[in-house]
Amino acid sequence: MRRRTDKRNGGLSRIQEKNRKRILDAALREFSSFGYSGATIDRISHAAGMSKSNLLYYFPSKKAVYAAVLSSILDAWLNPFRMLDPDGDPAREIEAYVREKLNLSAKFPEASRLFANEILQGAPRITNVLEHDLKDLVAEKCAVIKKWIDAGKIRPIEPVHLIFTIWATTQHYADFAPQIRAVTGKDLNDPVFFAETERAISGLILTGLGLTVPDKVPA
Amino acid sequence: MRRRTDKRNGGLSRIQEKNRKRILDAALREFSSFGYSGATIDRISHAAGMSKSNLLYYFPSKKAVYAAVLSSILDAWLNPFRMLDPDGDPAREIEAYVREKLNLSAKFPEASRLFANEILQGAPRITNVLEHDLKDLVAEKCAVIKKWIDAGKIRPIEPVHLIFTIWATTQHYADFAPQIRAVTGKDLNDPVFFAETERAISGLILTGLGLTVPDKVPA
Amino acid sequence: MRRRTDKRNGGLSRIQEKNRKRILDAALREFSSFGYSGATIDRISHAAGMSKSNLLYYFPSKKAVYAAVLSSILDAWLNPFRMLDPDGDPAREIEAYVREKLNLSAKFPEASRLFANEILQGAPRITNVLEHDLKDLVAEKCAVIKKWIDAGKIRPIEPVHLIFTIWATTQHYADFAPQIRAVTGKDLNDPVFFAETERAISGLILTGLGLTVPDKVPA
Amino acid sequence: MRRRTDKRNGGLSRIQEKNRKRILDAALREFSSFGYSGATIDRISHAAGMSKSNLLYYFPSKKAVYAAVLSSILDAWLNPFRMLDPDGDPAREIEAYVREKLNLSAKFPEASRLFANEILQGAPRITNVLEHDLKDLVAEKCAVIKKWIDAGKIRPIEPVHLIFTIWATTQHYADFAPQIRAVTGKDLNDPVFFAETERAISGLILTGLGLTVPDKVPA
DNA sequence: CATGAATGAGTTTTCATTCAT
DNA sequence: TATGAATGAAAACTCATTCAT
Repeated sequence: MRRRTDKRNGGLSRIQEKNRKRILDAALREFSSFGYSGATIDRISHAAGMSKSNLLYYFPSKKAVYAAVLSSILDAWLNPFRMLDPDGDPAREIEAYVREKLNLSAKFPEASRLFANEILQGAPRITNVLEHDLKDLVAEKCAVIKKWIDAGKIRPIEPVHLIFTIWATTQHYADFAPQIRAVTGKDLNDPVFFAETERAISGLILTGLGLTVPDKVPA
Repeated sequence: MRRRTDKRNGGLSRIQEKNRKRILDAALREFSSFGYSGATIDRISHAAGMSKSNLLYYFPSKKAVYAAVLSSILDAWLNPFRMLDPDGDPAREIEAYVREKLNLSAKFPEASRLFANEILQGAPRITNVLEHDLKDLVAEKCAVIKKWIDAGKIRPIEPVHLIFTIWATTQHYADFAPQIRAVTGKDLNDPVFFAETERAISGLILTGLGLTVPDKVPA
Repeated sequence: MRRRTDKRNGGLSRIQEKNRKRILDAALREFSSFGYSGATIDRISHAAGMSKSNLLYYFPSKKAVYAAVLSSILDAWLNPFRMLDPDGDPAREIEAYVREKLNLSAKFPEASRLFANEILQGAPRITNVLEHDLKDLVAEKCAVIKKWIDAGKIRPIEPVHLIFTIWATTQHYADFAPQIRAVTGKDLNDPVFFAETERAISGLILTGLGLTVPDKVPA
Repeated sequence: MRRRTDKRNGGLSRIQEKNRKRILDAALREFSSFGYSGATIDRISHAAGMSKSNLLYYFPSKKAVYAAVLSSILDAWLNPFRMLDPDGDPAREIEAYVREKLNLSAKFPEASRLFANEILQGAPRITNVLEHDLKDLVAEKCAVIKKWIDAGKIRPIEPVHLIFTIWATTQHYADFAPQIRAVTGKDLNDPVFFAETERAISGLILTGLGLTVPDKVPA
């Protein structure tokens, strides 16, 4: 008689863990490509290398898979925002944040698109998160920016809009990738294009805030 | 002498015209809310005040309705971009364009969302438009910006990214409205919020380009 | 005030007559090509050069159109059979009948196919005709053949089967035309193929009945 | 050691095999009765004793069911033709072939009707088979008949027409069964009628070829 | 753990037919 | 006569989910 699940790791055996991960990966691709309704658990399960039935052994329903994917990216999506250091140099802080966000767009465009999709459709499943966690976080960071403004470190601007602008511009390169590709023939995976994009956005924002763009620190 | 159908307006009788419009209106709302797959022609037809069969009398298929909606907004979506006047004053031109785009986001958020949705999903139906019409238009406007830069009128910046930045920021307020509402409690329909948003975006961009924000012209 | 219908010609005005004919022509082609269920009154009406609504002004329903087509060909289909002359020379009579049937197959293959279709599907609408008119006619002609046999003019054979054989072989060239075309590359519209076919069938049957094939009468 | 599915029989488990067979049986009856368009997968599934959804679990579409049925009968339909032995006695060979074909008409009238239906509608799905496999086979058998003719064993006749005649007459008793029943009150399932039919057809053809009908070999 | 089998609810689409003019 | 507009019923699928093993 063989024990059902290894109790290491939150009650999940190693194989279960691996399969959940596979499912979430496949689901992220599927949902971000087709939206919630357009996605099928059949395709997800195949992409994850298992049968539909088996997928439903791990998650009770399509909705549950979606919720799991969403929450699995949410943190990664909000986290870099927490890094904004009130005591840091505004220029470096903002530049770092833009770079980090752009980096996420380059590395995890599907996550960005999934997030965008969810909000486009009214954010039914994450209104909670947005109205509490995110709202608080934004309030906190707005205070930081306010402090910078009050200290005369940056040009006055309504803080939320600065934040929205950073989000909008950086995520745009992931969410509207097909359009960008159609127009420029390139995407963020191209290192040159990435650098050019980063420089343009950072330059515009920093200058817009009355800051000078810090010199590139050699790696 | 007997008149069968009024041949004004592309061979459509008045009732046909009205019904088509109703359908497109309802369809825009539906598709922008639920995405292509999530939308149902049943709901669209009800919202348009007619039977499903009758809707299918006007459009042969769901796909056809979607295509019609998409093309009906495409022009409105790309048009203001054409207004950028090479001979105008950069500050006024850019400010006007930002305001116009923001205005579209306020007035036709569904159109913005539908467009975003289409691109998020890979823009399968409009790659053509993007790769030709839009690409050419962007090239043309990039030349304008380049001229401004070369003439020393604005700070150097890679033109496409300036364009993308304007698109990203202005459309963000329509596409991510639920998030913005969750965080700020407001949306662009609030005139105060609209003005504040406009000022923030324009201010950031214009300053970022080394321009001074032009004084508000009293209406 | 204008009288509704000219009372000449069974209550049908000239234009009505023409339209009915057009409809029946188009319907024959449609039904014979697609079967009853596969046919659509939309296609029929277009082929007849009028609107669906107008077609339904002439015939109350699809079924009615079908019934009309069927009955319109039925006579033509059974008529030549009546010609078999009891007092004629068996060889000439049979040969003439085979030629006439083959001629019908060449000239009106759609009628043949429609008839075949109807019977393939159980002859629901013409069982009556078959069980009375046709049965009586067959009985009558069997008697003729029987007389020929009894008179020693032709080899003994069960008369119905001779009749069925003639029907089967001649109609086969219309009903299975695609197969015949696939195998031989030809059809009955080719005069050489027609002659060859006629000679083969007549030759086989007449010889089979112990008759000599009559010399071709020059036209 | 656990067995998932029996891999005998092309990877189909026993239950799958059984269900596929049931579906094909029911489908053959349905399609042969109503034609492709008239048939409904709903009726087929009920006749097969399962839900519509389950049928669609086995075959992806109505078309696929039809294609499967068609190909499942095609071989059975063409096969006996291959038996015609070039070295055999013409009279016995032809007589055997006629009997075999008539037998098929008696035993599998639905298959005959389905085949007829497909060809009546232009043979869209089997033109390939007809133009290659069948054409070659016919050419081959024509050569056999030609040899018999050249050897003076049978009366001269264009070989294809002899073949068509055999096909036409024998299949007629299945395809036009309702007509035959209406006229004679009998069908091929009646052994007496079968024998009488066979004798008539064979007699006519053999005599027509200048052969004498071989004595019946006592079983 | 894993899967094949089965199903019901929902969705698009087709089409004969009716209605109003 | 003729037609455009409208509809309901039926049909083919799709797909998440359940069942049994």
